[in-house]
Amino acid sequence: MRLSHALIPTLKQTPAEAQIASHRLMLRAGLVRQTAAGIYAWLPAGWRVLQNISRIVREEQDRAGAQEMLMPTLQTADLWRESGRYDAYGPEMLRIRDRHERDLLYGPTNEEMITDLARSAIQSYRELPQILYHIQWKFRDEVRPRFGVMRGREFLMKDAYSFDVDYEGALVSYRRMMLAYLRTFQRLGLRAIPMLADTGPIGGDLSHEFIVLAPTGESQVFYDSDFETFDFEKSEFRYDDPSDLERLHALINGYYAATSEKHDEARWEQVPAARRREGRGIEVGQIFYFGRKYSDPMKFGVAGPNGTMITPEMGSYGIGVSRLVGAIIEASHDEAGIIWPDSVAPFRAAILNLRVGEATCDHLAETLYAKFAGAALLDDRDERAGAKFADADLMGHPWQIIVGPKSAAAGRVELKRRGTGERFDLSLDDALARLL
RNA sequence: CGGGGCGUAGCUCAGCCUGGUAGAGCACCUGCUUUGGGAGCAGGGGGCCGGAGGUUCGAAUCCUCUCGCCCCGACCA
Repeated sequence: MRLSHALIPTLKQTPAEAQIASHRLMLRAGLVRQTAAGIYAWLPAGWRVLQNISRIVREEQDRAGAQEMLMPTLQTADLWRESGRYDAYGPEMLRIRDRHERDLLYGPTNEEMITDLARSAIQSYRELPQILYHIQWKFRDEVRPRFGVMRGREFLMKDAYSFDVDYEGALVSYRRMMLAYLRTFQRLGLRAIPMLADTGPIGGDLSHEFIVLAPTGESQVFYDSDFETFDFEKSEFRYDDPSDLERLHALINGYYAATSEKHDEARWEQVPAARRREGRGIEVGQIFYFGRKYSDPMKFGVAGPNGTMITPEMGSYGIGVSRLVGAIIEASHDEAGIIWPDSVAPFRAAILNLRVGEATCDHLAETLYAKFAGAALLDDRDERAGAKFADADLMGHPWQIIVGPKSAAAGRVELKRRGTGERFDLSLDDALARLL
């Protein structure tokens, strides 16, 4: 993308409404614009980030054996009356009436709909287990939206739902998602710690929430510092081995980690003092086992092996995809701007042509740009060097490739690593070899 | 939902108390100079002062109503 023709409206000054770092930086870096309270438009660079996160989430869900699908944003009220949640959910649910006076709602979550789909399509225990997911916009009419996309009313969520014939199976599904989540957050460059959680309005008795550590987080958290050392991406845990998954679950539950609501002072005291960590955190995902909470009232039964009906055991598993954008920035920024992890950055590199119009610089910058095939942002604006450096730092590209008149004459460029500030003076070929 | 605050140019804000030709900085456009950390000079464009009523000869300014947004608290992917 060429910055001279891209809609990436960076701001020098911070808009008055933004209080926390991620919100300020998302607006200043031109990722989003607010269109109403808690509702945001994703501009080109922000949309690329959202897609990168979605891609990683999708890859890990698929690896765990979940199947992607897509459910509608609008749902009929009747479905929710069946589960009893139409009245229970309260004013957070956006209720809509169509021209025929039928009650609809903009989905805040999809347990009812997926259960309805499952009961009409699944007839036999042989078709289980199933894990289905989609990445879809949700709406929850929060009383007080704030913190930009971290606490918006409309948000993008990955929600998965599992169906199993019995509790043992449901536990396996639950643990599969646990492993998928640990891997996903790690790939996103985050340290997300699973903590035992309340099950809330969704119900059930087995739940973990995944908390990213950040000073501006909404929850107070306590955890064992050993969580900081686990590497789940390279771990030997296998999805298709229930005993591996059981070991993982035991490992996670074996170390102390809790939000203030679930904090247990007695257990906390048993953690060696040197390993006790306290801080603030942002919830970026939660997994639930809730048994037959929906399959029962919605009469979802499948034929069992001996011909009698079985009511499937269910779980649901959410990741706040759009919230993650804010959470990642909260966890990774400095005075100058965002520091994107490589995996989610809107552009792998920014090519800063410091002297647009000068033949050697232009040629070098264009040559580099072509090699990246769309993965790089070319700053070809007629701006001074300082403005380009400032914007590149603000936007947080993992790498800056600086094409200046001095080095360009010698066919060399300067590479700057945003996260560390390291600089490398390299030939064009060496620079490309390093980044591609 | 309780409490507080703010709506004036794309952004940050002044002007309002004490009514009288709508402002500044940044951004934008033109030109010249400049060119490795948000340049300088000159010229220029851009506003139904959130909206509706009212008071007044006259309203950004005073009054009433309304809409929107933000912050603190109680609640949440």
